[in-house]
Amino acid sequence: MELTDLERQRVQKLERLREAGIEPYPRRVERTHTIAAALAALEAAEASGQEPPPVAVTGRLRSMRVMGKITFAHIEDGSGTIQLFLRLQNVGREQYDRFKRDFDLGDFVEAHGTLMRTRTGESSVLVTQVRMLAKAISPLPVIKEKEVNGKVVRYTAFSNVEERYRQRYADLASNPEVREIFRVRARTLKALRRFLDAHDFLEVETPILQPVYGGAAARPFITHHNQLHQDLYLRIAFELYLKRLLVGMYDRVYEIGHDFRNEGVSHKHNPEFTQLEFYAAYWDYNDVMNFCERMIATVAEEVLGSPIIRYQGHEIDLRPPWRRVTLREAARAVTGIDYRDYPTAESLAAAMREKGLPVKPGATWGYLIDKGLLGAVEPTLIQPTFVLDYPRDISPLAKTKPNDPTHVERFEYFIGGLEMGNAFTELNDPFDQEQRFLEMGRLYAPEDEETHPMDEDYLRAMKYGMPPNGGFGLGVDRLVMLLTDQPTIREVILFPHLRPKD
RNA sequence: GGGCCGUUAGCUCAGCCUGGCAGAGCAGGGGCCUUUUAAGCCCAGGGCCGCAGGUUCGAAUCCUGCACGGCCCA
Repeated sequence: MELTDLERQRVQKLERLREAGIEPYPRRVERTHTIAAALAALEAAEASGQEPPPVAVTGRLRSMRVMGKITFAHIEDGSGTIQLFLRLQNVGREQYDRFKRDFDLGDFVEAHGTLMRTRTGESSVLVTQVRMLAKAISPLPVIKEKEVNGKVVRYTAFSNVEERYRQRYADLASNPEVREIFRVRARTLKALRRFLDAHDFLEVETPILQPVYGGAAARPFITHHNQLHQDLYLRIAFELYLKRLLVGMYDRVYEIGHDFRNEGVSHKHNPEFTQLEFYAAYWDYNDVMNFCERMIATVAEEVLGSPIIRYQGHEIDLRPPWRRVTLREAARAVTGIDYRDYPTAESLAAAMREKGLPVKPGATWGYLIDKGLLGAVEPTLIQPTFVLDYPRDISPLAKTKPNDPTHVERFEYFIGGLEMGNAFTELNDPFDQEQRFLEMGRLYAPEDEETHPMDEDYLRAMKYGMPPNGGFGLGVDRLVMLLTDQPTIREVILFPHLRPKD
């Protein structure tokens, strides 16, 4: 282990502790109260006029102010922060000097004593005994705060974005607001599950390693099973497995888990991300829309206390009903282009170039509409919006519109300028489905991300009869971005993907 | 993939334009201090200036390449 000068100093302190017969990493802890419980116990004692009880609290040393024969320190555990008040006359010379000399910010300690208030009124533990629980060798970034007119001013922080992600443990340890993001994330997942469970959905788990990938337009990660001599793909979607379960007579299923897409990394994309998909028999995409807006509003209310949220300076009202607009209308309103006037990729690309919109060379008609036109619309969709009715040739798993074979019953929904997810009235005609798969194979080059390999087993399942159903996907990370007001997906993923540094 | 910006002490940053001894605050070390809370005061430390090359008498500073990250675009 290579050590910096500061780390070497701390190792010396550790050795001094050992020489004095003190184990710097003891096995047992004698905590009587969490810090929150200790603070509550003090208030309860004061309210009832009783003597505060003796406590033993534990936590990480956050600050230390040595003032001659007394020392103030703060410790923090998962529940809160409390001040320690050490006096030479209470703890004795040996222990007092050891605390001053061999204890550092960042160490985990255990403090025994009685609860009290200092002259300034701060809840404190008047310490009789303090013990090392775990010596920290590497110094954490020190954060100093001050209250000015009720606002907390922070003087330094651990703010280097790259190092915060690479050493998330240090980020979490020193930045409480980062810890809060992942608490909101956990509450969001629970609220989603609660809502789905309450509506008779069954949570299931389907394969992450798949012999054939499908269900989305994305390139996969490829891996290999050594014993079986078989290439496998990390799933890019759950869709095809979940719909097999409808054939198997589960009416409503959902899965929350990770998808893996071998594509670029951006403020909205991580190669590994959390997806929610559900499928409900006997629903169409209108039912899914009605359910979606209720679910998101309910989750926001449960997680944040209100369905009206703030995201990147916008006030967003998640209460139903959400705006519904066709893709054609939305694209025409923002770009001035009605794509039905341009029925070929060439004519549409020309029209888009004329409007100054970026055009990817060789892009298909559907791709131009999806990435080009909708891409221009997306940032304008701040309030929750369902964008309806997509071209059939970019939607191989969705049922066509009743009076329009060129479009399907599909929607994507947008909040805060972010695409949150995708849903459709699911195609359940095995012959139509086979035809769509064959067309995908013809229209797109093998290297294209839109290619779907033929999943014969999925067709076989559908031949047994699949109930009409509505399906739904949600980018959970993006929902968490929304609920925590974070501009990048990396802030809501504990360990986001980064290149190796060396 | 392209453009712009960044990388200097454990942390947060100055210094770079206009080349000339490597700086500050916090943290750490030594000392003073019995109600502090960004505690205060005194003293002394701490650097592969991202990496590699070039220009120059001399490079943290100018030039080129590379790595990693950020923002924007694709």
